[in-house]
Amino acid sequence: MSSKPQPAVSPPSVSNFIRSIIDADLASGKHSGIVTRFPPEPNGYLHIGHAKSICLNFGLAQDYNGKCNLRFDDTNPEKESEEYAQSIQDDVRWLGFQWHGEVHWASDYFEQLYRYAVELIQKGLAYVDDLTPEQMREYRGTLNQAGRNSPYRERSVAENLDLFARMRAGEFADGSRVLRARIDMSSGNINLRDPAIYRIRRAHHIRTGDAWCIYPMYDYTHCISDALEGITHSLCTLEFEDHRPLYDWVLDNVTISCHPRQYEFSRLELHYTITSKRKLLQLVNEKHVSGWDDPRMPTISGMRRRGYTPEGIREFARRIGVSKSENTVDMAVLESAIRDDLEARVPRVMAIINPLRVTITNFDGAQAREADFHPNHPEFGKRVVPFGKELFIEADDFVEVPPPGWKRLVLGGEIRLRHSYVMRCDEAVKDAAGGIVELRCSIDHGTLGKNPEGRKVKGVIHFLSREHALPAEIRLYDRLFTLPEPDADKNVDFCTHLNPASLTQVQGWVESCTRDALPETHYQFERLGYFCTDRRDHTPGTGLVFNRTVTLKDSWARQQE
RNA sequence: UGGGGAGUCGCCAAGUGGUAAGGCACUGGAUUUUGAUUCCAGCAUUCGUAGGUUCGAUCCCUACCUCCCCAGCCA
Repeated sequence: MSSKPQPAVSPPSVSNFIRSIIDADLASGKHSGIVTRFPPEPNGYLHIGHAKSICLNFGLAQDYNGKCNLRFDDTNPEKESEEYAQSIQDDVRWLGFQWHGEVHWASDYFEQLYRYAVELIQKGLAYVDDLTPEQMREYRGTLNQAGRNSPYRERSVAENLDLFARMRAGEFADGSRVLRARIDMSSGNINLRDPAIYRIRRAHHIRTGDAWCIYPMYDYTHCISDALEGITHSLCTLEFEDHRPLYDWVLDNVTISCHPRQYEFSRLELHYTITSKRKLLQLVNEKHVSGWDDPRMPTISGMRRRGYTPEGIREFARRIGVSKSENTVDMAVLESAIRDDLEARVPRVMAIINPLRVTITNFDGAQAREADFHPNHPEFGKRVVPFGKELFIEADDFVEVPPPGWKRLVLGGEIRLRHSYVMRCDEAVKDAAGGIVELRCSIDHGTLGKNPEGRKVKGVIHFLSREHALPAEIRLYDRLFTLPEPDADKNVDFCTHLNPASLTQVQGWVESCTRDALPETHYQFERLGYFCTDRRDHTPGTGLVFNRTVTLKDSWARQQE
């Protein structure tokens, strides 16, 4: 009797943490359907952490037949740009999601937000404060000490109304006054110590231009935007838990018919990389990377150029789940999700990254043989493997002194050339410096496409017929190298999961990724591009998914002619 | 020593009164023209700690410990 655990038939796209809340809301009749939203600020490109939020919000909407809005939280014009807003839309779509209706902007609500602020003032729940930022900080108190009321806290409604109108009219200098919610300066929750909800800032806004010189703050804007859009479940990250009372305070004190509920989940951290817009921006600004979409970046666009697929990223999001505990997910989970996706849908091709020339001493002419390149997925069909007197093999597949357990080529040893003959290495030709420049080998003519009795060899390596190999350009630092181009018709490439469609992009990634001595910052960035999934040895340095480590080495230059 | 959260296998993560799902990683073994893939098997007598309630507790109670977040006119 086997009682093996069976995998879930259709794994939920989000954890039960959020689902149970929704199920209860639906069951109790609180909601008849759900509406979520993905609310980025257009102040940078989306990264893997956002992918988690996107998959959560859009995934939930899909699973419950609800809706998910895309809303830009564009309340801080100084940091925002059209480029960012555009890239975010592109990335969300690329990930495979479509928001409901038009794109929403918090700035679309500026007028309503202003009127709600007036309402708060009229209710005596907001006031204009003249304190300087430094004074406000002093009055706010500390974590252990209650704050003190601002001397301007008792201004009359009429005066506040007048002042706020004049703030909007541009009568006051930037930063000279703010509108504050009048809550509780002694609250243990510092967010409730009369938070600023409007500041004066003469900055050009990407949507409203110069129409406004006062801008609402996040805490005040977000809840109202959610309510205006009829959001049922407003999901955000853990650091906003303290803000929830403020979220509710605003909606409770303003005349609005909808009161969405905010739920928090932990943000994603990944080993070996960073998910901080601030730091990613620094990498871009200081030109440590070629841009936000540099394939070493953990951005959606960077991963796209790296050959990652939307399906793989979504699978990753599904695997890591959603909870409230701090977590740092191992990069292996991401790589595994990508690999699993690629394995079943990407045709296999052969490529030699770091070529070592091989001359077959007992073979002349040319020959080609059909082979099934993807045994587990016959749907990819067969391809022709050319063979010739001169070959290229991966330099790393030959060593003079084999380490324990070595299965590949060694002087006097035999290996199987994948889809071709069993080959023996008879001689290693060296240059003056002692470097190996060529291997002289012989093949066993009786082993093409078969394993005669007792002729099974342990190692298998890939190769290219030099005559048939096509060069492709690849840039490493400032040097140009050639790489056999993946071309299904020509049969000249190989690596387990190379997606030919993304090779151009992959080249961009390989561009400056090596492990040479680099400044600390570079080293860190290089780890961003950490993606070579050899099972035994995670070696940064290549941009493709190999089943065996292949690194880019300067020695390659020698191989160039 | 204010307020808000979190602690289940190396990393994620279900379960929440009835005797610890799953994934990643790892370890064996089988198949294999790449050491991949695929397939089989193994991998928490234990759920931060200490008490208590209970026939029975990861789940309830009490105390304690550890970690994270908050003092932007950022989001």
